[in-house]
Amino acid sequence: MDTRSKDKSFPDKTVAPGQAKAGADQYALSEQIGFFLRQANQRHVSIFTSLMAEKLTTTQWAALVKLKDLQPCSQGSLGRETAMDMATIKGVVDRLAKRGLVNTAPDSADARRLVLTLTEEGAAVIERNLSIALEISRETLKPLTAAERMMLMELLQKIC
Amino acid sequence: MDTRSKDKSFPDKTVAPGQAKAGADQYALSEQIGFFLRQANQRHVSIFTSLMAEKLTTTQWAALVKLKDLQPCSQGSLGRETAMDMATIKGVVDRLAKRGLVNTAPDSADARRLVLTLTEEGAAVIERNLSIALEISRETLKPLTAAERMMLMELLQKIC
DNA sequence: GGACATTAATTTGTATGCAAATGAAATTGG
DNA sequence: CCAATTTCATTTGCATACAAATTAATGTCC
Repeated sequence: MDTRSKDKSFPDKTVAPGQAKAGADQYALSEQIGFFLRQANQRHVSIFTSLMAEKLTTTQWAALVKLKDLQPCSQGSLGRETAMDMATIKGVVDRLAKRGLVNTAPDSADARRLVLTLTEEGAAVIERNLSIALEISRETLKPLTAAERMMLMELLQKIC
Repeated sequence: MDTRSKDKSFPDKTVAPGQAKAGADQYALSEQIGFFLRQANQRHVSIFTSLMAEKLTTTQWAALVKLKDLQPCSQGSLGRETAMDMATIKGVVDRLAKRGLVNTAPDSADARRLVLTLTEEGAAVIERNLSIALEISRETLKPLTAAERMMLMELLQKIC
């Protein structure tokens, strides 16, 4: 019985083993970590979008939830805590502010800083959607056993 | 010995266990799978950008490599194979075509279809950067042992 | 063959995500 | 105290990513 059924079979053009240069034989897109990461993230965002009732994106939700813990805090530190650069967090905060979920005000002690706080409605939005957010995480990890879920989280943390 | 050392400790406001509604105590952003996935993907893209010499993005590279296997193929099927929707793959292909890496032509058998092929330069770009692409995957997985790498790939595949 | 549904591609609009350049304010070193 | 540096925020430009609407061509069913 051939135990190599999952091997890539023999390449069309044989390459001398010692001097084999990186050939297409050795690179399958669907075996690369980057391709998996992009797809897994896409699936999660898709689940998030379909389950989150109010028109919130993953990053908007992240910013809201983190702001609840950190407030009052500057735009920059909220960005760092939510893994968004300054340009990205600015756009997210602007849209949340326009919807009345976040308050922005200049810092009286440091005129460069923009101080952010949750509005009442912002806090209410978090409260209303917390159980949905938990459901989204559960649904994303549904294909895995409890042990696998823990393992995946640990492995992802190591490569972050 | 307390085996619950990783528990979230006692919440500030005690909630009756039976009727506990989803509270902020139970939801830490930095414990959610979506946050990890977004960050891990960001780190990979960052590694890709810094190591890939020619001005190629992760999705452009994915489209090129997959097209080499599939060519000639329609824009839609290339999109499906690289996990990009029609709007996204169109933008990617347009930019690759403008750079002369991909050829586009209407399908003589089905006038709706756009048939894609690699140009000579497109094939050369793949050849020139294959070893870098492998290096990028290695670098992304560097914090993990060989066993952990395999495990991570399997777990990600399960949730894709 | 012709109404109807389906498929492929395009277009528009919104939202990340990041690099790079700019401006303004605070900090630091001499 | 002043020049150089650093920090915080903004702006611009480019590139995914996806929903929704549109157009054109193909397929299907009666």
